[in-house]
Amino acid sequence: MARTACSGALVQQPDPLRAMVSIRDVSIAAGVSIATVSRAIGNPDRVSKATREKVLRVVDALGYSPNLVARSLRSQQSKLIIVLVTNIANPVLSGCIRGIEKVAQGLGYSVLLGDTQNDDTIEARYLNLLSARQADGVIQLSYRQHGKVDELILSSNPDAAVVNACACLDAAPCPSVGVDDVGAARAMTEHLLGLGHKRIAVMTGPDESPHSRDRMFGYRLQLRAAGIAFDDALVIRGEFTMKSGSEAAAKILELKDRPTALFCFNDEMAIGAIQKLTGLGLRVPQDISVAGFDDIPFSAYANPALTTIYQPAEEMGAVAMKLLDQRLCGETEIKTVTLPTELRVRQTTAPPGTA
Amino acid sequence: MARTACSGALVQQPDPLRAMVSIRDVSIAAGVSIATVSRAIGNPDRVSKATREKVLRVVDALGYSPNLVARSLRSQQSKLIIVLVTNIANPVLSGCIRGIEKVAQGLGYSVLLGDTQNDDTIEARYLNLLSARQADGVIQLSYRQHGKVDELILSSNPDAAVVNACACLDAAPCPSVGVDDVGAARAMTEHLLGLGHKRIAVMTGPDESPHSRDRMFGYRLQLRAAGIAFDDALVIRGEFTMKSGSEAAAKILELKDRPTALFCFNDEMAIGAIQKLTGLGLRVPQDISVAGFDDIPFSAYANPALTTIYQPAEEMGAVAMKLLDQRLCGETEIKTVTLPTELRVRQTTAPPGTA
DNA sequence: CCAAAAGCGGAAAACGTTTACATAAGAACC
DNA sequence: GGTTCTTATGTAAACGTTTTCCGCTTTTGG
Repeated sequence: MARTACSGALVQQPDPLRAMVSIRDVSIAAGVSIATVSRAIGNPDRVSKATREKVLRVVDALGYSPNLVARSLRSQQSKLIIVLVTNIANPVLSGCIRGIEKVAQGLGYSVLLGDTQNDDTIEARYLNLLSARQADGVIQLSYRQHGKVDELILSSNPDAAVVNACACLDAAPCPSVGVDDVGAARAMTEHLLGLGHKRIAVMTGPDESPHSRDRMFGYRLQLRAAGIAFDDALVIRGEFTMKSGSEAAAKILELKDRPTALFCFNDEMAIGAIQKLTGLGLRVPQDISVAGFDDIPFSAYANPALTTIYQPAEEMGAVAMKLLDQRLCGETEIKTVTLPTELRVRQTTAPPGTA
Repeated sequence: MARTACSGALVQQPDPLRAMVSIRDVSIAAGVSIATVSRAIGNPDRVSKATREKVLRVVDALGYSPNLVARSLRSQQSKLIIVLVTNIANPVLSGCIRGIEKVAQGLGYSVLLGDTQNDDTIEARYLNLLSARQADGVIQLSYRQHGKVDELILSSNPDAAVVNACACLDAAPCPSVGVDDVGAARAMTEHLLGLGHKRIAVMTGPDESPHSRDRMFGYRLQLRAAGIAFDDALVIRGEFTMKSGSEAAAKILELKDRPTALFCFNDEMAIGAIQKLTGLGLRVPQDISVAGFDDIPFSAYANPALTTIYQPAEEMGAVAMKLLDQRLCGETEIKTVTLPTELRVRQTTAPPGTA
């Protein structure tokens, strides 16, 4: 198991001079009781103006700041919330986090960010903080494997405060916020069809990913609406990474009747694919159109600039945090919020045969 | 100040059925004292085998997990460390974080990630967790404005456990880890000079950034070593973002004697610059070479692939965490670790006049 | 001017652990 | 067979808050 810190030796904290100044020190210095100090800080209107000012002056002079651990223990809430992420570097997720932080701040929470790297052990370690009361709630931002953690938490503790963001909407047994993957994929497919493409390949993510599944569903739905038969050969499997996008794109050239467009289920894969296709001598979009999903910041600066679907990542995080706060305040209704996406047409898509 | 959670109403946590099972419940169920339960869990060799097993069985049966808040309060350490980041989305920083997490896990710490967004208020809020004993230490990953926070913490509490990573090496009043920005910049400049470039423009970051300053220093040093005079007109100011890189690059064309190479002090700016230069009709690298710094994952997939300096981000984080742990265990020596960088020549640099 | 209410502040009981100290029972020693 | 050393456990005191009772003033209303 976890190695003991500092080379296995059990070292006692020296903690020299400067002991922490406690509420007791303040109370003595101010000549009032501990309770009064506590009230002066936390319930200002429960003490007289004179006392309050006297206490606050001493607080300032002594540089006192309340021990939050003790406060947590007593008041049974830590004002800490955990955000579980599979990958911090994912731009959609980091946008989401930013939204969470903003709202959290206003509500007086601090956020504990856990990068799980899709590792169950790490995940469990963070969840343990929840049941150990070191955190009040969890926002689950798992991009793939959604639902696993939620279930894990909820099965062991049905009262746990969990909110799911960036996840598919149906499976969540808890409040959640997300986008309409199906609709967005339809919009993109419609865009490509509208340009005149008939053979549109798709690059999916892992099969377990609900995003992958929903976007695929939207693609097929729109294809059908246009009266075009779905062709299984046009489905390429990726991993939501640039590397996998690059590798998978090579398969495009092996297809007998080469598709004129490629719809990648995220931007990273699209970028990888474009690199490979360009390297193989195809021009984008003249020889083949490529579209992405997410609109990560880089996509606008790619060469050529990527046509994609924008997701309101930051807002998603903000809503998630609000839902969690409501949950923490006793709200029991399980709300589901869906935010709108936006098709952003840039330079990687064009009518077929523009050469 | 911070709005009270849940629309200002002070709602009491309902916390219905299923009260948390405490150590007392376990002790009763196991027929031993609280102390024994505590020991069975924390100091297994202080109790007899029989009792230990009996206790652990009950722990399992009751699903008990120790309240970490109480433990923190008593033992004066939270096993939580805070990582302060100016921007989660920065690939170098997120790599660093990954390294931190890996080491932290092995040492039994959880990491609390704070995205400060360069906002002093947010920064202060996280630092408050430190002085409020809700966290044991801080790793400061500030990419720009380095040193500010360190000083802030240390001035109010000289004993605070702070480690600085990704920062310049000289200014830190605390243990730190980083790379040799000067040497790396020299290496890149040498590479460009070696290709035959005489007029090499640089795109810097903000003046306050120590990285910016050090890389500039390395550039000038190597220039002088090659007997080339430094030309102030070739210095373009950026903001370490793609947007600023794109905007600043336009100035290149306004220079009378156009430089044949552009050394950007990070990859994002290089990518922005390339987009702009290409858009303006210049070919990279035939008409102008462009180099970056950092080697973010995208750089290898850019079109053309970016020549840059690789930084061992993950290792940097790992070392930082180790330093912090040592500090937490009483080590007082202020160590400074410098990790090696690596020049990665790809497609955006070539001899001048290759056209 | 008196009863009731309101305002203010103190004492002390939690919150759930860890751990120093005490106790008791064997084991080991001469 | 007493003394001393271990070993195993229990008792109770922290850790630093918040908050529930109270009691003491002061105001208010009649």
